[in-house]
Amino acid sequence: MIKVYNTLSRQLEEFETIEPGVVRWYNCGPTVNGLMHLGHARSAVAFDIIRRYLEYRGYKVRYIMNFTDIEDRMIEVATNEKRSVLEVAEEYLRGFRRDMSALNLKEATINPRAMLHINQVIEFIQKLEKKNYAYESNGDVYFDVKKFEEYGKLSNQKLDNILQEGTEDAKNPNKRFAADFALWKKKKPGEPYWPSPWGEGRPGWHSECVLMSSLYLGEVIDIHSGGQDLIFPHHENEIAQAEALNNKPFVNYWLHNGYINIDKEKMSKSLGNFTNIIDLLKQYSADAVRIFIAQTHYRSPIDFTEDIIDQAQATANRLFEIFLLVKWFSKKEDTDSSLVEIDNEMLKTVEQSRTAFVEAMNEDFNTSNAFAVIFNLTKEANDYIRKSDEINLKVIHSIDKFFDEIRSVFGIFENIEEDDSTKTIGTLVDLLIELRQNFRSEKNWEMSDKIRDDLKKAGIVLEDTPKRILWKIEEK
RNA sequence: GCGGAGAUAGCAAAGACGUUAUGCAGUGGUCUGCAAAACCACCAACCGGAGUUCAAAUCUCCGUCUCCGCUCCA
Repeated sequence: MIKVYNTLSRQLEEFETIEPGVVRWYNCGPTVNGLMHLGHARSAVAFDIIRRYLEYRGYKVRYIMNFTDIEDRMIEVATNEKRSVLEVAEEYLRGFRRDMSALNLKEATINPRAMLHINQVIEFIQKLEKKNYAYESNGDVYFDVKKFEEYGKLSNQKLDNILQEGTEDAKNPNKRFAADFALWKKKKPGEPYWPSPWGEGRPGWHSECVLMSSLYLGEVIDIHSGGQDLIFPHHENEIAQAEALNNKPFVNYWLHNGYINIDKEKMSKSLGNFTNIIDLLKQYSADAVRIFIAQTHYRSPIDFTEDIIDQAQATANRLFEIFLLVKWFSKKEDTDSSLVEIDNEMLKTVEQSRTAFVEAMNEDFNTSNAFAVIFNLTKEANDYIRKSDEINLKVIHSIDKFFDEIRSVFGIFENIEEDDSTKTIGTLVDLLIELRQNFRSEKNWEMSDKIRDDLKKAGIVLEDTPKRILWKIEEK
């Protein structure tokens, strides 16, 4: 049984979907007003892993992630760069798609865009208006939070405490009450606009998320996720809109990921301390970035330092080596030997590891513990390959299968299957190893060392283990 | 002010009354012609104070500190 932490109840709950075996999931995607940064990546990777795990456990996941392509900051960017909002949106949307793919994030089932749903947003607001939850005021339309008694339940705020005077928006004279939020905004000069019953304007507080969620997944969904900073007001406002209209719970499980901090400070555009993914990937592999993110539980904050990402890269390399080694042996021809004790023990270890892995992930997706399981298994596997008298293909296939599962859940090293060039190299290296072994048996250290040194110069590292010689292509 | 999360070894990070977390680093060892790797062992920890309990990193209370949200940041 999978347990998830629900922001709404602030506790762990058993995960049960509306329709057995199917997960309806809406993830609040980015506003495309800039390049994808590490913060986006953390959220995206964290939920990507959760999604992959649910799929691993047999769920069919319908995963909707929107792109918000009309919003204040986008207008600002467009104005500054003397371009249209659409042009800005197109550029950064392409950037996001490129970076998401570089990070090996699984494609969403659908990526709806706000701008393509304006008419439905208008209809949606009209329905709220008809039910008396929204009011028009001087060309703007606001949600009347006092009408929605449960307002504040997600962020655990009392209405009295929300929006104290002082902020810009609280003073907005068009509002009846300071905490009311805009559903539709009257256009300002130079802004993009759409015609509406309330005059020309544009959508306000993410009605499109509610609308698109209902449109593509139904009125009640299993999971709605996003960064912790979206809890209030973004998701609070979504609940208000959806539940006011439909009179039933909008979302069964609210999942929120923790931030990435840089030097103990939140990474954000306003502080200017963000790292773009495209830049980070010039120095570190996508696998390292994913491991860096997965080594911390998704709800905990991560303090980003060069040291930590370096460590993640080292971990990635280490894991890759054992994964590759096992994959390499799994391609060998079966010698059909019988299982001896060390083989049976190894098989047992793999089974135990899988159980422990599932247990860890079932507990609110405890990826840290899952990694502990993986590290323990890699030790055993390393030992097995180096120390067993004969490597049994049954055992290797068992390890390889579990490693495949791990790779697919974490989305790392998925293209580990060797291409033909590696196979050719392998044949050559095996030949050289044999040659070197001859020199070694003659105690011709000069020649045997020369072969090893020359291979190293060519990027191939030999490793003499008690039972056999292993080789690998050195990471650049 | 209101609300949330947290403080665990040199660093990172799980755990939540009793039993080795784990990774990196450090120390010693096994293997080896040498090298590298791998493995084994060791090392070292629960912010401070009080309480509850046979037993407290874990529960309660009181401090101290950190981070975050509070109207368009993932």
